[in-house]
Amino acid sequence: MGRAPCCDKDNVKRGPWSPEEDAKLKTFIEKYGTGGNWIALPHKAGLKRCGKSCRLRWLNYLRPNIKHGEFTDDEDKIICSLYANIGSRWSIIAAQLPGRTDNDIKNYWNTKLKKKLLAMLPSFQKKSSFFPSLPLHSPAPPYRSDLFLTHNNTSPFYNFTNPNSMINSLQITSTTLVQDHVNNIPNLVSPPDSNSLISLITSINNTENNCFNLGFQEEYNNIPMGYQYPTSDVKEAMLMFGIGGEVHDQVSTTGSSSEGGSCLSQISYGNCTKSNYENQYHIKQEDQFSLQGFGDQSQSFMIDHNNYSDQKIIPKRYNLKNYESSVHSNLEEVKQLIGSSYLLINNDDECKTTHDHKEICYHY
DNA sequence: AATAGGATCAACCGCCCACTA
DNA sequence: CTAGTGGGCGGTTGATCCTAT
Repeated sequence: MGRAPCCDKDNVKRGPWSPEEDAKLKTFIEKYGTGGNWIALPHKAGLKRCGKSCRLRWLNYLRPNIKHGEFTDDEDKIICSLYANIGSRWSIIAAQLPGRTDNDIKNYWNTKLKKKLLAMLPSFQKKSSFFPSLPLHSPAPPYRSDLFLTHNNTSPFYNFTNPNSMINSLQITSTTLVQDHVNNIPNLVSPPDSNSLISLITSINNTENNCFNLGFQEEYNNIPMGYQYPTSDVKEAMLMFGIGGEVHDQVSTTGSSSEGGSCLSQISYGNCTKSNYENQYHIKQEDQFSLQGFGDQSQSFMIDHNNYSDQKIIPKRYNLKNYESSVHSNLEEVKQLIGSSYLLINNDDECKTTHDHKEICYHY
């Protein structure tokens, strides 16, 4: 059951707008405004156009202060940062760029910026398996890793909080399942609440079982404990990473359109060590490697992409100390990636040192 | 100069959501 | 409560321009 068309498509002009039509529309709106009714507007303005077409023409081309032409480097950064955070929410991104339209930004991203970013990546990362889609970009610098993943009982979301930052809300809008899972963690001494600090650990490359594992780490009698969850029912992309200072961050909800299960790529920001648990890679503070330009703040970066199929969530509890054995074999590649990512995303030399490192991950 | 292929971008399509009668 | 409507949005299309051969 479709909906009635907004106009009679046989009796409206389509295609490119003529200068005369532009003038008519512009004159009418400047004189009378839109009247809050785009459908009626073309008739009033003497245009044989669909109301939606008029709206689009006005918003994307005719309205005052529209900026055309080359995007600046600053605009590039903003677009990349926001895309990495919120995905293809072009209208929201456009709202941060005065004079730019969502259509402009969308076109710019699809035709230029995405390629520009890909060109900056090392070849191994360009493999199709890695990126069913971008983004790859982190938020604007400076970066800090003293962010904590916390859970608010009143919210279906987890939040990253940074106790040292004015900005402390990082909603993970696609991971309501995480809450459910944490609520069902067996033997959990005290469920995470808004004050608890739990850090995210992830696993990657579990392609054999076609699943993705996500867990949380907590201290239990001074022993770091982790929970693993096959989260193949994450239908939307999930993205988390850390920031600091004035910048806030949010999680993408951009979904993959792959059939038969989610198609996620994952970028983890922290430390990765190979665990004893098969195919599990955890991020751990003690096993960091430093990045040039980050001062004495050590960070690591890990990118992965997996395909996941539906399966039941079976939380398990593991002692993380058992996982801290060898380093991920792809670490060197990861380092290379970080290097390129760093060049890509970090123009500022300043990056304040922070005391506590926590894991920061983001996923697609 | 001709042509094919790629890049660009304005415009359209169809879906979703909020609002209203 | 429900159906109809319009606005808004993201994805896609196709005409045009550009570039390499």
